[in-house]
Amino acid sequence: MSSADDARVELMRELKAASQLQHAWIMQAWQDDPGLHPAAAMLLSDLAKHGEARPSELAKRRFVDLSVISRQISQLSAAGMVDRRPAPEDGRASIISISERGRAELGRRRAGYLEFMERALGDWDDEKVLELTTRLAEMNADVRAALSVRTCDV
Amino acid sequence: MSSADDARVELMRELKAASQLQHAWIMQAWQDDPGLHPAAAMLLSDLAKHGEARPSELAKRRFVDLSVISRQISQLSAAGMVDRRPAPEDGRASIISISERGRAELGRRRAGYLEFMERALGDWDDEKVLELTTRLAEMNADVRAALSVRTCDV
DNA sequence: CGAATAAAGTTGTACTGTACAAGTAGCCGG
DNA sequence: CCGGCTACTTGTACAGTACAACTTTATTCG
Repeated sequence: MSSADDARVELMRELKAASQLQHAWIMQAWQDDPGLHPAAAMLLSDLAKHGEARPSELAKRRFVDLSVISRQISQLSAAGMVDRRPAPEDGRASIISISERGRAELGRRRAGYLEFMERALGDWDDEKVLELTTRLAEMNADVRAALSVRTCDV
Repeated sequence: MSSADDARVELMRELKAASQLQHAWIMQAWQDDPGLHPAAAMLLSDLAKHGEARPSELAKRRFVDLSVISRQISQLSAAGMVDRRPAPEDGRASIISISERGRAELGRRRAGYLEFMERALGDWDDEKVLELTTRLAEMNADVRAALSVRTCDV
């Protein structure tokens, strides 16, 4: 195996580690402040960033099964974090949007997240954060493309 | 929220996306070629990289509960991928090492992984891969440090 | 030395996050 | 207005993980 290959194996390893770590601190934060499951909170964050949408659109946006979105919406709706209104022109669907309460909750959680990041990455300048984020986004886009190709033609 | 904060929220989002994507293609690859659970394969990879160790050491290395390692070892052992020998000086523990068969299997899986990476990140030069890997590793180290602090003193 | 305590590992249980499959309700083309 | 398609919901399964109870072996201390 070439050293270039090694680098790619290392990349996978670090990605795995990053997932685990993220999971660990999300879970820890959640136990300190329960009331909304982490994955549902991510959906809320998506709604805040990209705006209202129908469940099936949300599923595509987040790259998960529609059933996952359906349950997350149930939970968020029960907690009053999102509003659902019937989709005009389609009685099967509804349109989901973040509620005021959801926005407030999201702000609160985000503050907790940023506080942790401040502690963890305190000495990273904004440049560095941005660079890593950009590279990751790029990688995600490329991986997504490769996965789609695979499901379609192989 | 400042734009610097935005960057950090974005980072979290991309990390989450990366985990999901990684999970998606690992699962896909696993269904094409079953026989060893992905997490167990990661343990095998760890054993290949860092060498033999006791279960409790492996748990620390991989930042997971000992019970997780215990079950993964059971599986790997049943599949003949690892050897366990009693730890000298401690009858409670055993020492786990990768077997020849495990090494072969790992090579096979790694080849599959690299093939996928080639397709997904084909136009990334080694520099770019290395840079992302390094940054991620750095972040992981910092996050780990922050998590430890938290569990100890907060 | 022997009893109490600690540590290493195993096994039982629970829970998140996810996917797939089956079911239900609304839409649409003939 | 009926057969098939689509959007969603609900049931079920499984990976991956953590925590807690238990077993066996070490260690420490009276």
